[in-house]
Amino acid sequence: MGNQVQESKALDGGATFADDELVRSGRDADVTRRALVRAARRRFATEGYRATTVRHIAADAGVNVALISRYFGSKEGLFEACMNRTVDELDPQTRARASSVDEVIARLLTHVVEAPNADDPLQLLLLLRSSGDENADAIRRRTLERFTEQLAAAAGWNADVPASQPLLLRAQMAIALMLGLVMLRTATEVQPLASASADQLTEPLERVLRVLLDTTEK
Amino acid sequence: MGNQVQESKALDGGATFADDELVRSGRDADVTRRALVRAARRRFATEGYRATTVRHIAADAGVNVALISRYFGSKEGLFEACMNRTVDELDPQTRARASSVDEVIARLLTHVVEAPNADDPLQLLLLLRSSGDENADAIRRRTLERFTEQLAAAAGWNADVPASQPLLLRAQMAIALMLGLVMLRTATEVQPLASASADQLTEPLERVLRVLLDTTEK
DNA sequence: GAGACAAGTAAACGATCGTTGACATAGGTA
DNA sequence: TACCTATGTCAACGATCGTTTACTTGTCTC
Repeated sequence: MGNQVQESKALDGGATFADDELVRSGRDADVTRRALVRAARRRFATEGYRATTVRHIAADAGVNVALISRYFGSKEGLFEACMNRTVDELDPQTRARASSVDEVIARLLTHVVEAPNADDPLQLLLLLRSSGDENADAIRRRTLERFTEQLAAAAGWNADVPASQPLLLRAQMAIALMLGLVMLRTATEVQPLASASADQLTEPLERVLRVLLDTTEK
Repeated sequence: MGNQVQESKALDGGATFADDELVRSGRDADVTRRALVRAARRRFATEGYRATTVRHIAADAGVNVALISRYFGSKEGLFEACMNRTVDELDPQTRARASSVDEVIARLLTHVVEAPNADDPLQLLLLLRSSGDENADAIRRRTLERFTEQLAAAAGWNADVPASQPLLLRAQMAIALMLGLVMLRTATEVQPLASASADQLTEPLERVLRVLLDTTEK
């Protein structure tokens, strides 16, 4: 057989992310742009960069495919916009100087395990899923490194050296732990981790993260 | 612009996995099959299922594309063969009983950071990447849960309760850390983690893993 | 209300994907 | 030697991808 499935049929295949809120009532380019980024982030996070098609994204957002090229230049540009928005939302929380390592850790845990917003963990997945696309991966890599520096800076608030390489490494280990955790919980859905409550996770995670990030601890 | 890049040119784009060893001298279907699985595993692990093309795999293995359909039915069939082989190779090592937590940790570190065989970490990536295929993901999930139980049993060798759920959770956190680490090091290639030496990683990782797995420690 | 410009759509293009059927060739068998 | 089957190659097919061009439609200003 060939690649089958008519192009028209392909769009209703799989769960169609109906973009409930953020209805585009009138003609507003900004609203449309946000709707596209919103739809794209969910697709990219859950299905990966290469597997998501611009036609799916446009259908989720309820607009024509051509608008992606018009507003973001290309699929790659839309992906970069998604990453930038994720960083922007992650930034104020990591940038805000913490008064203690405990506060940094608490902030991380809030994002990953408590997850007040259901889309929060998906944003992290966006940082982990490699695409196979060379430029998209470069964007991802650069974003992760920026995130690392901010986390290390926040953790080393009381360290004498501002950003030693061992600290950067430990910060990235913390990130690796959190990313792997989200991956196993939401994508692979391995048990009992996937259905574990936040209470069960916070205590051991706190201890581990303190070992990695606390520069004062022996 | 369009999708650019001539089809003939595309094949030498990116790092071409020259399949050094396992040269197919004569005409041997078994040897060819193994060469294909070998090349496919590296591509699938580093670039993901969707981003890997059968033409790349065939080029890596040094054979014609048509043989993939002939020997494995389809790209999906080849992926399933890769998974089966990975499970077969991972099983005996996790099944072997460890005598102490330190030994378990040492074993984990050997697999992930020291990596005597360059393909070892890539096998782990195969367990993490979702394919979109329902059956493949089920196999993946079941394998991870089995791996968790064996790791928890090995870690709790001196604990009074054999396999408490908190221990299972901590074991899966350890797995999450290792998988995230391999992901960031080999797929995303984020710095400085990707180019860090084994020496730089073992010390902090040992401490973290002991916190997670050592049931005697306070 | 008429025009103008932005916002959105429809249809198509070229490229690449996975797959296939017809053909070539090596190596063992009669 | 002549043949025959397993093994491998080649060229093409249909589908789908991201992108672009030409067009339509809404909305605001004068």
